[in-house]
Amino acid sequence: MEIAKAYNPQEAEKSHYRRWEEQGFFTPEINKNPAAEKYSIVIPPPNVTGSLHMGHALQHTLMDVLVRRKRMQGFRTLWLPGTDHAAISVQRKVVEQLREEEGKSPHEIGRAAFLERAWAWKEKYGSTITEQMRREGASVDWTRSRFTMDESLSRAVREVFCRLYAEGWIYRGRRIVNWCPHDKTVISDAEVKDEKRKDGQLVYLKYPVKGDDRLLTVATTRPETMLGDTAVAVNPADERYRDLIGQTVALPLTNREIPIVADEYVDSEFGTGAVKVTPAHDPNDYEIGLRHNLAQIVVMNDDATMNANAGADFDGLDRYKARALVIERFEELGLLEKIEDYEISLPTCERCKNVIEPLLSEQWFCRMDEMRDLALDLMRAEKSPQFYPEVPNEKVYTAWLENLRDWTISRQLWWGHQIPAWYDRAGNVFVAHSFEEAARAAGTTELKQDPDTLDTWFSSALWAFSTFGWDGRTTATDDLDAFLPTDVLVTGRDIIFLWVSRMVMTTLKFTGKKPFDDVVITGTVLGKDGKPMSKSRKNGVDPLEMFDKFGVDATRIYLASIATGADIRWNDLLIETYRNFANKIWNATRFCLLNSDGARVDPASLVLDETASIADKWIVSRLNETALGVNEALDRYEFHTAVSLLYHFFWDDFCDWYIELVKDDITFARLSAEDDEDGLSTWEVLTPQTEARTRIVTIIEQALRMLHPFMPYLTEELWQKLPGTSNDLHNPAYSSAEATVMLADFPAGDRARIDARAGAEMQAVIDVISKVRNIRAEMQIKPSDKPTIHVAASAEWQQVFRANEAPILKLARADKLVLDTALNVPKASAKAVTTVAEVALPLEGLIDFEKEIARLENQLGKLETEHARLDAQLANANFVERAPVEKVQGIRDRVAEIDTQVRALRQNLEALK
RNA sequence: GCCGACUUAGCUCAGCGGUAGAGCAUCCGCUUCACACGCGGGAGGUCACAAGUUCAAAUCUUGUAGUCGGCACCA
Repeated sequence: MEIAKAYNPQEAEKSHYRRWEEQGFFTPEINKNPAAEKYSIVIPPPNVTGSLHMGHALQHTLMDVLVRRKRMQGFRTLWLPGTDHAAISVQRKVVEQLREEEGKSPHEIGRAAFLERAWAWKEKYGSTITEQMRREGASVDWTRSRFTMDESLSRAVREVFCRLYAEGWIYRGRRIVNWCPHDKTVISDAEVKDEKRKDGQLVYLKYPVKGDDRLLTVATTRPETMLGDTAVAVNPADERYRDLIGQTVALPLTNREIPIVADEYVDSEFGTGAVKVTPAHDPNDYEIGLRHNLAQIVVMNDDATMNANAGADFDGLDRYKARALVIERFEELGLLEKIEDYEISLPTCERCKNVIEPLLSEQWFCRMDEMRDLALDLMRAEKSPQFYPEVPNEKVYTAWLENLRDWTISRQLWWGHQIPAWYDRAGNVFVAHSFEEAARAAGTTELKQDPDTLDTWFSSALWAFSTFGWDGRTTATDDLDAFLPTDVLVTGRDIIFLWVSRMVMTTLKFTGKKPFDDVVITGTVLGKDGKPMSKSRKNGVDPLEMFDKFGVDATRIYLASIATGADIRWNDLLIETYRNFANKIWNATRFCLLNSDGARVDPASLVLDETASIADKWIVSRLNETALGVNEALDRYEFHTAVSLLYHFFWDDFCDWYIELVKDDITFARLSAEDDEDGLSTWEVLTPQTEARTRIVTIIEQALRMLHPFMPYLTEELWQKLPGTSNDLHNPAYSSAEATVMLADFPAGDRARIDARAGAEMQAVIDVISKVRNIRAEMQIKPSDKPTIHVAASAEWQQVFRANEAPILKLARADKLVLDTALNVPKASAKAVTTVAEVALPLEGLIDFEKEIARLENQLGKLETEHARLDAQLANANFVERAPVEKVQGIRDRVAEIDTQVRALRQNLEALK
């Protein structure tokens, strides 16, 4: 068989995905077992304008590992993909394109034409990320792919809106909202991020009290808003201002006279104790305004320039220019008291980073009190969803729910779900599923639909059930029945609020079911500088580049090796580890293929009897241990533990020891086959060798299955090359499918096949070999020199060593193994001790006595340090009395071991001196 | 201001009550017929600091310092 010397990821990544997809392996329908349990995940729908970033790569890897294993275990498995319509992002792209290509604004071409272009944009560019997911190897069911603006999902949105409105959970109101002047839309609290800024200023302005020569000083960080002031508030208990309450001030730069009101909200300790009140531009002032019946004067336009209400001098000025001008004018008037440096946290738009302007405007809101209780009650009653890691995510989730305020759901955008509300001439509102329905309710067709659309998250909140066909009219589908609740949601910390919590609430509300049982919150992949990856920092690492450089599989298993929920700094060196691992797997398999002479995979070869070699018993034991461990780890979402178990099983146990131990059994077979031409009996020689070959190929096959969820391409490529791999190895649920490792039965591991005795014996053999290697290296014995190994041990252990004579000689590069109950070697020997044996290498003429003494003293030192520590423990009466008996006994046993070894080492040292 | 996480070998990170681990880097030796993306052998850590609980603490508690988050406030 021809097989390349090194693994070439590109080669393996070429063809398998298409075949998997075309064969329908990703769909739940591939499972023919009517009794199969289901396993389902819905993907956090990526932004349709997006392209794959490291966070996606991480989350997708984990989801794929989960579904691939479950699929192999015979579950009816569905991982549902899709994208969200990303209202603001798409709108921005289309606006830009329109300006560049046609030099027009959206309003010039009108809503319908704009939407046409938006759909065209989506068709053309919207599949970037889904194509990239194919590259990742994500085993999602593309036949069920959904988009939040699909007809059915849009019906679901309208239905939910209408129902919530009917129940009074959605209302329309004039409130202070977060206005993004760049995107010219309102955004929700959850989309605002506070940015701490040290360069802020606190400006002290003096307002003249009417009919008095007193000046009332107020402090503000946004002086331009004074143009919209309608009062000054002081605390009623504040002695300084008590007499001013009820009087008025002449608001500078305007012709207005505004009242001085008393309000408990004002903190006398802060600033001057007098607060300018701008009800249309500040949430707290808005509240004060309501309490005192104050006018609400909006002085800004939707792009954060001042409007006519701000006065002729300011009309049209940008907010920051207006700010400077206000300060200048106050200075001219002698009414500027001072400006202090002030650290401020500015609300910014999470998406575009512009400073949010709190603005009074008419919007649609979703009441969150009862919604929130649905989620909180579920958590209290069932501790659901179960977060992984639980700390700190569960706490963050519940704390947020407890402090939740109403959700602003309308957006001043065209791309998205237009709000199903119509107004008649009188301004009466009719919320309905359709224009016709609204017209019936209104008794007229002269209706205008609300121009706003809904927050993208409003539709994402329905994702867990709208994707399965729920649209309000249809509330029971096969998929809903089969796949909801989903088993687990894998996502990032940043959308626990925006998405996870809202999905819990809406799914409970509309289906009565939970959206998912478990929530795995991944950490953040940080740049090399330890900061979150971002375009502005230019510290991003493109997963596609990593795929090119190291291969998809290496990238995937590296991402899976990160502890669940932990942040990690990106480091190419680490991914290299797994690229090397991929190459190791490739080469180990290559070795077996080159030497196995067509031996076929046969699971029966791993069923051993008493006469089997220690190496075979041991590796089968380790295989079962590993499979059990991997399954347990993945059941707990400890992907990194599973990776570590597989890595060490494959590299350390299988490659470094097992292959080396059985190498001669396998390769010798070829030599003897040549010898056979001399007329020697072939049958007797070949039988055991064939078994060894079958066994090693079968172990690799088992390992490939376990590795497949992490490294789908490499494992499929190799699995296809292994002789004897067929759909016989599939989980019974897939008995009729084409052969693929994807549908092979995932090794479960069998506790009964863990052989502790084989483990101990193997360890003893490994210890002897290691000690000899150590002596060789330290004494700088040439690889070509083959000394005699003397081993002193009990009769029982001697048997073990005798049984493993060939591997010991081979791996320790020695000629002869002498076993005895005591060492009987010349003075010029190098010695070492293991837990069950003494090892010596006669080194006539080679030994450097000084070096040997130093080496022995080094070993002795280590043992004595340990001895001293254990002695101290045993000398502690409390320890002996109170620690578990087996602990104490363990330490006593260890001390006895050390004693033996120390004695031997001392004798050796004596002999040398 | 409130809540939380993190601080372990040069680097990046596991471990989270009973003998300190991995990968990379480093040092020594290997063109050993699967793999130099390799093989063999070393060196390297008072587990941030302090106090406490415990027979026993990197691991639990409290405090301190530093780093980073989340929430609230922000005139």
